[in-house]
Parts: sequence; C-alpha cells; structure tokens
Amino acid sequence: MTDTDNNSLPERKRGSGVKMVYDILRDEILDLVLPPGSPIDEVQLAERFKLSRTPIREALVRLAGEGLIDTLPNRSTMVSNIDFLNLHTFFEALVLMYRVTTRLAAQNHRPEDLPSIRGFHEDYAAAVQARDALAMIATNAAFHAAIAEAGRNPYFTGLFRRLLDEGRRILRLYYQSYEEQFPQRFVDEHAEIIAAIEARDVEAADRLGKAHAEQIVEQVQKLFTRNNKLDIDL
Amino acid sequence: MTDTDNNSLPERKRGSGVKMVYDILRDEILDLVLPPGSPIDEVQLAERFKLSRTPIREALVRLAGEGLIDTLPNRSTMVSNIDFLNLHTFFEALVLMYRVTTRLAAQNHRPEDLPSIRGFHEDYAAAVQARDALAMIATNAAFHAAIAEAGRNPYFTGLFRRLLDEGRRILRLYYQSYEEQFPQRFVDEHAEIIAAIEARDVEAADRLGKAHAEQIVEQVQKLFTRNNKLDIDL
DNA sequence: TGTATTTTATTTGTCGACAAGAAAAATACA
DNA sequence: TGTATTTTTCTTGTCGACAAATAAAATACA
Repeated sequence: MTDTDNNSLPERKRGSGVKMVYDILRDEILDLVLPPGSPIDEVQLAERFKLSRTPIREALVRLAGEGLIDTLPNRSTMVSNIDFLNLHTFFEALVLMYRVTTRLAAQNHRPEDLPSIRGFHEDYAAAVQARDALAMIATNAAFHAAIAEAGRNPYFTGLFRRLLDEGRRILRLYYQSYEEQFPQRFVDEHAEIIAAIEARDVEAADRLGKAHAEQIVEQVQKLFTRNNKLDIDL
Repeated sequence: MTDTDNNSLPERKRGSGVKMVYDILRDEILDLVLPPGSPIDEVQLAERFKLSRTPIREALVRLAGEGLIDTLPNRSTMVSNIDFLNLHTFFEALVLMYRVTTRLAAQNHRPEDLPSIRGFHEDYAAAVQARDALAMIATNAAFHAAIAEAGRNPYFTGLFRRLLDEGRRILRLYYQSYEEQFPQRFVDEHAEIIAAIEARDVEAADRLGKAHAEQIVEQVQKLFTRNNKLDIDL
C-alpha cells in the first residue's frame, strides 16, 4: 500500500468520517492507486486517516457493497480483482446501458441538464488535448454519468455508474500498460451524442450510444489480443 | 417497530453477527414487517439481537447501500419509502430487465440451472394453490432471480435482484390493501417461460419475459387507479 | 533439508464508554 | 395562550480495549 501523505485531513465534522474515507479509498481504487488484489489493512488505514477503526470498517462495508473490495469473515479484505475471464458480461451490459441511458437522455432531459453535460465534454476535450490519461478517463465517465442522470431513471443510472467505475479501472490498466492514445475521434463522438440528445432524436442517440460503446469495447479488447511483437531487426 | 420475538438467536460464530442482522432486517423490510418510513433505532436493535451497536451499524450500512434504508449523518435512519411518484422508472427498468434476463437464460443456461428454476416454479404454484400471498411473492422473485442467474451476467442479475426486491415490497403492499388474487395464469406463464428457456428459443424467451413483466406492471398499476366504488344498492 | 507442530504476532469482530448533535420536554415571557 | 428559550433526554459517531481467528515465524523431528 502506497504512502500517500498528500491527502491533508481537513478539520472534520462529526459524522463525516465514514464518507471521507469512503471517497478517498474509492478514488484510489478507481485510479488503480490501490490496484486489484492489493490488501486492505484496517489498522494502517486508521493510522493514515487518524480515526479509530470503526468508521474505517463502515467505509469498507460501503465499498464492499459496490463490489470494489472483497471481504470474507475474519479474513483480510482486498481490492476486488477485475474478472478478465468474464469481460464479455461487462461488455454486454456496458453496450446495452450506453444505449439505454443515451436514449433516455434524448427523451427525458431538461434544460438544466445540458450545461453540466457540456461542461464534462469540455473537460474531456481538455484532458485529451493535455494528453492527461487519468483526467481523460475520469471525465469520460463523468460525461456519460451526467447523460444517464438526464435520462432520469435511477435504476439504469445506478447500474451504469457501476459499469463506468469498472470501466475506469480497466481503462486505467490499459493506459498504464500500453502506448497512450488520445483519440480526437472520441471527442467528436461525444459532440454528436450531445447534438442528438439536444435534438431529442431518440433513435440517433441510441445508435450513437451503441457505436460509441462498441468502440470502447473494441479498444479494451485490444488489450487482450495485442501481441507485443519484438521489433528486432535481424 | 414490531416486537418480533420469534427470531430465536442461534449460537453465533464470531464474524457472523453482521450478516445475521442484515438478513433478518432485509427480510423484514421486504415483507413490509418494517414498512416504508418506519424508524430504525440502533439501541433497540442492539437489545433485540443481543449485540453491541457496532455490528448493527455495519448491517445498516449494507442495507443503505442497497437502498432499503435511508441514512443521513447524525439523524435517525429509516426504512426507505417507495417512490410512488416515479414508479414509471421502476416499470421501465423492470420490463427491460425481465426481457434481458429471460433472453440470456435461454442463451446461456446450463443443465444444472434447470432443476433450481423448476423447483422455484413448483414452490410458486404451491403458494398460489395455498393462497399464501407472502410465499407467492417471495417464490416469484426467487424464480425469476434463478432465471437471471442462469443468464450468467452478474451486472444484469444484480440490477434485476434489486428490482425484484422492490417489486416484493410493492406487491406486498398491494396484497395488504386489496382483495387477494392468486391467478393461475401466472403459473402457466412461468411454465411457458421455462419451456422457452429449455428450448433455447431466445426470441420466445424475450417475448414471454416482456409479456409477463407487462402483466405485473398492469397489476401494480391497478393499485393506483382502482376506484373503490361503494357497491351500495340504493 | 523438508515437513509438521508449536509459538508468537497480527488482524479482525465486537464490546462498552464517551461525547456531539438532534429531538423532546420544560420553563419563561409577552 | 402562544411562542421563544433553555434544559433534559435520547440517539448517533467514534473511541480504545478485549479476545477470537488467522497468518507468520520459530522450533522440533525424521
């Protein structure tokens, strides 16, 4: 577990302990600061956050409920692994949820939704421009989450957020392992999605959401099929 | 909060406290023994379960993560309300998930799945025969959950389970409020769904899943449109 | 030297206590 | 008598401690 002493602990209000720990750990898991499989030690976390173990444990229960960590009774907790053997289930759900949420946003959005969606789109474009992989991954997820919120179905939004989180971890792994790519194409696609939503073109939104998701799936699938050929001149 | 002293506490193994409390409270919420809006008092629960508050709190964190209870810092926790104003979002998600899970079961089921599915089907039929509303509601959910498991996509299964849980609460309310109905039609529909799954007829499964879900939605919608006309002979 | 057993150290699950924050009850005032 | 303020009670958030379970290290044995 990394020593990250850069998280200064603000003066805490009673009752905010659990949420603070949850938020920080969640971000660290999603950014792969805490990689899959890494152990979680309550005592060390208690020292790190300068809290007793009780709120640490409550934060961990929350994270476990979201599948981000795995716990068993009387055993060490650890950051949940990415189930590479069953990524096809993830892809299947992701594509359908991209379709559903984008479609519902076209149908149900309200005027107050669009500034937020556009804001995340701009953040995403800036991250691509700056070639900042972490920011790109996070703003992509935020952009699509805002679209899901505009669709106004909390059940789909909930599942989609979970998929986006898992997608963040997978993409982070991708960007750690391979040459970093910052395709302008995705920025353009986001713009097209926004236009379809604004126009309340439900079918276009669905189609664009599907195509976009399939591109992401394709990108991730490259992670597992890529042969690192040794380009050695003989 | 009802005094239910009928839950005898078995000799506990260390580490099983949280789960025991979680399981019991979850069942009570889903069966409307703990109705929506009812307060949750940690001290009383600690006395009831003969545990300290710490594992009670951990169980409550789990339940909160599943949306079954609502918590705010320094405030009383309560059983979450059913959002009647936005039931259309629930129906929307339910119908799609019935389709998806039934379809995937037709596609992906394995031989070992079918006995379990059939078992729950029989339990459901027995509950209908016995006119036992609680059992009927619970076995219906278990039947469809088993189908979702056979579909082998944990993301869809997760969302569907949550929807089935919420459906249990809604149906329990329905059966508490109105004349109880035990339609043989639903037993027959379950049998047709099983046949389609066995035959790996994906399109039939999808269609049957959809039709079945829409019937349930219709039944629940009757709860809110029904006029209790006074049938008085004048 | 490899394996089994025992001992030690560490981590987890729960306990009961303290205190902060909220709610309820009591008191004061117009 | 209604309202504002104060006091009391209750509930929640967290603390540090104890002990059970597990993991790691040490010892014994073939």
